Amino acid sequence: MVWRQIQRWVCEGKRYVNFLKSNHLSYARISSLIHKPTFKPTIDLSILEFHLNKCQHINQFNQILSQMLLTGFIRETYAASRLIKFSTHFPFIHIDYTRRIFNFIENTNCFMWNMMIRAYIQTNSPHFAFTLYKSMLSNYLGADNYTYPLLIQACSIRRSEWEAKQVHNHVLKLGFDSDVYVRNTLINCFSVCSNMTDARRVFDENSILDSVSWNSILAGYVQIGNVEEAKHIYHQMPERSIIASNSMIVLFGIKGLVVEACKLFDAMLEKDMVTWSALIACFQQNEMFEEAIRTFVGMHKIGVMVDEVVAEMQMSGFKPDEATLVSVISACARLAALEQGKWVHAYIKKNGLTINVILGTTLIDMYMKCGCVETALEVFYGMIEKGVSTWNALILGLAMNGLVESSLDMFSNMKKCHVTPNEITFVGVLGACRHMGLVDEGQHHFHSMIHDHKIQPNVKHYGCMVDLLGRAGKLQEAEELLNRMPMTPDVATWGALLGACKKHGDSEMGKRVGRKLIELQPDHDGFHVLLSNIYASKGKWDDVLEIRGMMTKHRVLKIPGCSMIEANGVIHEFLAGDKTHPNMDAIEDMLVEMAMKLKLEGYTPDTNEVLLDVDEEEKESTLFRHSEKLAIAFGLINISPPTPIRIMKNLRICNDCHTAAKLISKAFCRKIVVRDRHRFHHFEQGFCSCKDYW
DNA sequence: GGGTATTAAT
Repeated sequence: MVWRQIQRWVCEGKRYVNFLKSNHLSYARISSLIHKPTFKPTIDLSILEFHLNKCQHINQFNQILSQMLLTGFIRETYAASRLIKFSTHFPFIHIDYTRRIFNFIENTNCFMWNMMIRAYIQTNSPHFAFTLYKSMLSNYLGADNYTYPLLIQACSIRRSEWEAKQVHNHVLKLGFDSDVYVRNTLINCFSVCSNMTDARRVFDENSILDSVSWNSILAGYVQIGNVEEAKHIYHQMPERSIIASNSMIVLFGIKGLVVEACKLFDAMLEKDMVTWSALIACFQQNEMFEEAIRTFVGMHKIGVMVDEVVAEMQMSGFKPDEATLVSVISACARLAALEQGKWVHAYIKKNGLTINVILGTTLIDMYMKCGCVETALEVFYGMIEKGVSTWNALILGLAMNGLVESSLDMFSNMKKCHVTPNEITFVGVLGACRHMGLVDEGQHHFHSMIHDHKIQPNVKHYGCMVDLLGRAGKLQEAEELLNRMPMTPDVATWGALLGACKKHGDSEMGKRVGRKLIELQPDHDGFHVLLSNIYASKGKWDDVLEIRGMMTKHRVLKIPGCSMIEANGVIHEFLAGDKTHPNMDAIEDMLVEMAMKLKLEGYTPDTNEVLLDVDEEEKESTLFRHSEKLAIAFGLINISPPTPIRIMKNLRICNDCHTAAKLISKAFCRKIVVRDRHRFHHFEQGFCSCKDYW
């Protein structure tokens, strides 16, 4: 009987569907319907619920709705509650439509209001939660203990500490502070707003706490980076979840407490994906790239067998996901470990992982930093979704590799694709101009950045401009700009000017700038060396000695030049003057051969660069033991053509090595790629991609 | 009938 009745309703409802749609539930029409004489329905609520649950389409919902309006069944508070509940749960019903239905309901109760508040929060309109709350109160309906967690959640989303405090006052006045949900959402909300004083106040009131309370307060301390309190909470927690431990690893990582992160990692009995990823990220962020890669390698038992990590990981058997790989690839990029990076790329393909925006961007960055422009471009064109960072990696990468024109072209393409450039984009664009000495173009972009894109230049942008002007020989303008910048110039900017003085032989300005720099950062090795080189190039050995004396006094150690080269998946390191490599004999022979061929190509050593006050012959031999020359010799022996010899150097390549590398590329018919501190040099057939402007 | 928190990456 009942079944038939509701089925009949549903059928008849069809007639009203169009009516409802075309009239947008006009109030007059609907109230006339509602005020029709009604028959008292004796429908079981569970049957209504059953039919609501079956709704797949707005029309079906409307059939039920119209019957409820028609018969007055909507006046039953419980029936109306069900209707609102379902209406807010159906993805195909717009919140405004639900709101209109809600407005017709005369006998609302707390439950319905709460459902509406929840619906607004879930549709990204948390501010309506407060509007509703206010009208709720003005309708003489008291809020209940279910209302407050919702309101507080709305505060969290809006990061509105001020609103949270007001809600908190209401909570205290009405005595809802004993409800654990209310307390937890309050703790979380204050934590999210970084207001740990109030979060802690709620937490410390002697009342029942559960794991949510503990996790929320911990998350708060992790977020503001308070290691002490976080540790304290973590140790006192009645039950430590994996998530809590993972958060601690992350916190240690950010704070550079690698040892503590490792300790905690080792102590964890249960680990998950995030645990491993967080540890790898921790190594990566703290410049421990070898460890990052090693951890990853151990993680799924591949490649070279490495130490104790493997044993443990073999038991764990986690498969790395996209987030893990991002950290690993970043580490490869920093090490210029191309082979390892390629391996990871192949791993991604083999395991069918998606190259998402972040992963793709990281891959581009890695290939660019390894000097593999083509592969980087392949990745770029293969990506479906590209973000600003993706374009930035491309623009910066191309510029770094000396492809300045392509870099600037990509900048135009980016704008054509309606991607809004950001600060970093302009670091890339200005950097590109700097690499080729495009003064006018650089100034144009600098201007456009401020006026067209409304981006205030930061210290890096100014640094670029000072460098651009300085290198181009416009020393006066560079110094003026440096004095004019609205912020205090950083050491790098002064350094750029000093470099320019050195390059253009302005020893007067050089001395001024150099002394200023040493004053600013007495323990920096590069500036002492540069200034001392300026004096040395003028033959002023007394001044050189003075600088050396200052270095001793300030305990400045000259960071030795170091070059790395990867052969057969192993990274070899050479220091200047190094004689410790196991293949030293072969390398010595190759050095002799190199010297011979170079002489034939007309090479004369550029001894200006040598800091020491020694005779020419000794200078020459010092020059010939620069780390990049050792690495090149090693590469010539161990890497067979046509594979390029790829070298990474910690400092900038010196003039002499640059000339030598060009000639070697010709004499030995080899491609040589050197990544120095700033950029790439692709040597081929006697020329360098930087066109000798660097 | 309905309400809370939580971890990894460019």
